Amino acid sequence: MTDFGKSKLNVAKKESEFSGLEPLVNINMTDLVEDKLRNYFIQKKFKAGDTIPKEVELAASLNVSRSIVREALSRLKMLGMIESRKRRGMILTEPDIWSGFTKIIDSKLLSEHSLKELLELRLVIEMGVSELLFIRRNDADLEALEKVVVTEEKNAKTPADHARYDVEFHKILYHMSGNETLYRFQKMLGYVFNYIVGAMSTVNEKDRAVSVSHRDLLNILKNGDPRAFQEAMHKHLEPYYRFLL
Amino acid sequence: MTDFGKSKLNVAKKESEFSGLEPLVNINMTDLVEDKLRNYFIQKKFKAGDTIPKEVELAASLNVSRSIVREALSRLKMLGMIESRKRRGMILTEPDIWSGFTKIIDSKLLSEHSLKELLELRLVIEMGVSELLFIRRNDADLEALEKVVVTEEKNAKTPADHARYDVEFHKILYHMSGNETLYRFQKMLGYVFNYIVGAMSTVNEKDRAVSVSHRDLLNILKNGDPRAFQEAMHKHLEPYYRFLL
DNA sequence: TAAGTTTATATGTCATACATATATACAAAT
DNA sequence: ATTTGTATATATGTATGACATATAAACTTA
Repeated sequence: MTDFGKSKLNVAKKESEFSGLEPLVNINMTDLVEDKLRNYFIQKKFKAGDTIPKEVELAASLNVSRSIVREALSRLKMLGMIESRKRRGMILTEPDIWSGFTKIIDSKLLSEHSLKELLELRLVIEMGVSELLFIRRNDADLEALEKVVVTEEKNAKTPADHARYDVEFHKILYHMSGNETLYRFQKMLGYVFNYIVGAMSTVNEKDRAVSVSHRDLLNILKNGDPRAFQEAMHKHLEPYYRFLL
Repeated sequence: MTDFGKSKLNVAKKESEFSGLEPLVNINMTDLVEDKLRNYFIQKKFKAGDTIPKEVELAASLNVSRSIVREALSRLKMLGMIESRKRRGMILTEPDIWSGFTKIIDSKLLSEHSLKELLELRLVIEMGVSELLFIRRNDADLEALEKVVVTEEKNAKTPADHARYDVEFHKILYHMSGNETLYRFQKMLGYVFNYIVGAMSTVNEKDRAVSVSHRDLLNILKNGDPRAFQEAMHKHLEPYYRFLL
């Protein structure tokens, strides 16, 4: 059975380690204060728009310097949980769900293993979105898809061309799902996708052949049902499944 | 067509706004430096384990005070992109993909709309994971599922009981997918799930009736195929779909 | 070779001062 | 009476200097 017990990775750890003897985490004030602040906001049932105490008050309450408080607040500002205006003070705001995620993906610090897991996640979503697509399909998006398919059939020649139209096609799919969170997720994973496509280009042509075209998918989307679409999508994505497994 | 163009929300904006006259973003040094640092690491092709210049050097290069650099670095430390040791300096580390995400979910600052989108995302994943499950199913996990099902059939009486076993069942499913990223994602969305369950408890009993049991799902997982599983899972999740749409 | 000691150094924390923007109040002008 | 200009108080933004603290590295001792 795969063990997912501890997920906190300690990169700087020594090679040889004694089981049950984890190194002490290097604790610092900023981490503590960040935690305390977040818990404080939750406990006080603050919601977006509420003002929070000013820096000097927080520092006094927590008995730390203003620098520490500012470092902790700065983190929450990055997550979009806080906005601050001079003289006015600070207010809580609805955070941007993917803010940190984007930066992490873009950092190019993720291991190959993590990237593969993200690609799997993308495949999972591509298969699972079918239900929403049939619930929310509409003429405007179907026409946009039609346009992409026609253009691709007419103009695409090189594999790179097809890759570009593929991105475009799937982008519209996510849009059709009517879920902005999903839509942005797909957009972000573009980098992961490109990485994999790059890795796959070493695989020979035959293994990359796609048995189900965008035209096929579109037809099912117009006249079929969720299960048929998933069956087709699975075949459409088969090269990626084969690459991963 | 749904417009997802701009997603940067400005909570504190005035009611009446003139089109084409967006308020100036309140720029500050910390944001700039955070950006510069991230781009610097990318441009230099640094990877996990590499050491980065020390604080005073960065401050000198960027021509800002050490405070600013420290605030920016503190943010990257929160994302897990950087670890620092006294005297040794700082090194880049592989960030924790979901670090920021967890804090945002826990903050309870998300709007109802965002929570609904996250629940949709969860439904999408629950449907899409089917493929991976049939690829990675194994005796250990199947037995664990069996155990949950048997225990539920024997002991569960109240709706709250069933909810608990439901969480347990789906948790094992995600584990069986063999994808840690997915597994943690499910775990995190527990809060969103609870929120929805709470909201649903106002719906009358009949609408919450489930036509496909965990026993049914398990049987298909043992003897069926991905498409059959999805069909069953869709029915299993029908109360949630009905709640959302 | 191993254990103890010293030293240099980079991060962690604190205190203080000043810059900057702006909400508020008030005065002047139309 | 409503707008426009001016002054002031205030909370955040930035800079600087000082010291605490842990620890890698060098050195000494046993």
